Amino acid sequence: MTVRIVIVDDHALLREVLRKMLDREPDFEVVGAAGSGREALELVEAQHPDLVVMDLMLGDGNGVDTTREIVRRRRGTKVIALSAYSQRRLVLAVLEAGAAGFVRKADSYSELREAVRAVQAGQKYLCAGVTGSVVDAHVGAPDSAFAKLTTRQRLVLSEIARGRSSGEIARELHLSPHTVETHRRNLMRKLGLHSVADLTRYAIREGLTTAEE
Amino acid sequence: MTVRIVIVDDHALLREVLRKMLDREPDFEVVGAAGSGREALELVEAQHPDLVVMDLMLGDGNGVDTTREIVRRRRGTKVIALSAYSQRRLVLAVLEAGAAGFVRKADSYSELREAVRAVQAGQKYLCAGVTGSVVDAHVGAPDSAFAKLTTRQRLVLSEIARGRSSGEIARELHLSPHTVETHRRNLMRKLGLHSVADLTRYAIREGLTTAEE
DNA sequence: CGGCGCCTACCGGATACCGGGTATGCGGAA
DNA sequence: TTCCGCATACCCGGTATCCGGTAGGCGCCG
Repeated sequence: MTVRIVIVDDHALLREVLRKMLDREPDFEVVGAAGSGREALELVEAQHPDLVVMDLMLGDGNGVDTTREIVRRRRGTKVIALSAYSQRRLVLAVLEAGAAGFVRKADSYSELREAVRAVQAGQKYLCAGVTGSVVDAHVGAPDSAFAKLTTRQRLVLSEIARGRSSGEIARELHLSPHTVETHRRNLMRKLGLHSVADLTRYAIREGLTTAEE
Repeated sequence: MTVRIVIVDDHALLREVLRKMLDREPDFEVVGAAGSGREALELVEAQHPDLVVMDLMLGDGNGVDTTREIVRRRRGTKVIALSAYSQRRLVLAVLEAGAAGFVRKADSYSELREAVRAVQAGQKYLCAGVTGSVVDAHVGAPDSAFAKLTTRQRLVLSEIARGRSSGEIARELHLSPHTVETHRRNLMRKLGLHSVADLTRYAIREGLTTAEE
């Protein structure tokens, strides 16, 4: 029985060459390829693949949310994350979103192939480079500081990182500057950060804002 | 006559699948693949390829310097940059380093194939998405603000973006805090920026620092 | 019902930042 | 020799930040 596969990656080059390689396996059949999360969802609805190979850095958003949505809509479709990045947060996020496997773009083609087969057989699959992150999470490593911030704190943080002063943020949110200062103080205390530069870099790391203009 | 090709990319997956695809072209022969700039240099010395397909974001440094070195050592070896990123600065940098072509990972496999053939025929090749950047540079678009900063200004900027105060920077550099403040003021004026958050994001964009801890 | 966390708002003091200016010495180029 | 840019250093005033604290209202959970 062949495995019906969908490939999702924003790089056309990789989609093409990967599709051709996977199609050559006797037990694989690539039924489609998508370059964005939205396209991926449409393709999965149309083709009902057994498995999706999902890049996580998609142009229209991260593949984590797309993974969650695919898994929610179709219990029979499994997702393997395929990513150039393997930070702990990202790995955990996509696994928690329901992915059944994680392979890095730094890994070999044969590892991806093995992952496809393992996941199709009902196993979970992690490449060697990310297993540690998952174990750490399981044994109780501290939660992401990000999850610790309240809604207002995250909002204030993202505004600070964009270059706004407490006074400007207060005006935008129709609050007192004192209130913004308290949120600021509290979030800095939680995160152990001490300057606007620290906050800005943290917000960029956590995806609350970007370095772009 | 076949074109002898070396592939340089830090992602093993892409190296493998791309190698197999290029090898199937009747006029191409992939004589090696490398995952780092250092490996690439060694491979080029050993194999004397006609052409190198060079990723720009390599683990041991950017491919721009490797490109420059390859072109310097072997006039007969041409380089095509293959990158996930196509910011104007990067494109110009690698062309100025001596690359004869630029293709994005977002482009199709056929475009890469066409680029290989064109460059081998002695032409320069730019994918459609980056031609504009090159033209802009040629007709005198404003220099990068980055190039406008003096050595001291860049250093002060990177320290600010890492979270240090003017006082701390002064101590590190054995300068007066007044001096640091003047550098700061001058560079902010040049760049049209008005806050530490602005400076931090700018420094990250320009590669003076990263968002990592 | 009580406790807790979040959101809101306030106070004070010290430090840092922002933006304006000035000045001198040095080295390189015209 | 002169001019210019860079690096260095200083001054001033106003605003923002950082860090400490306090307090009340609201909603949720046990």
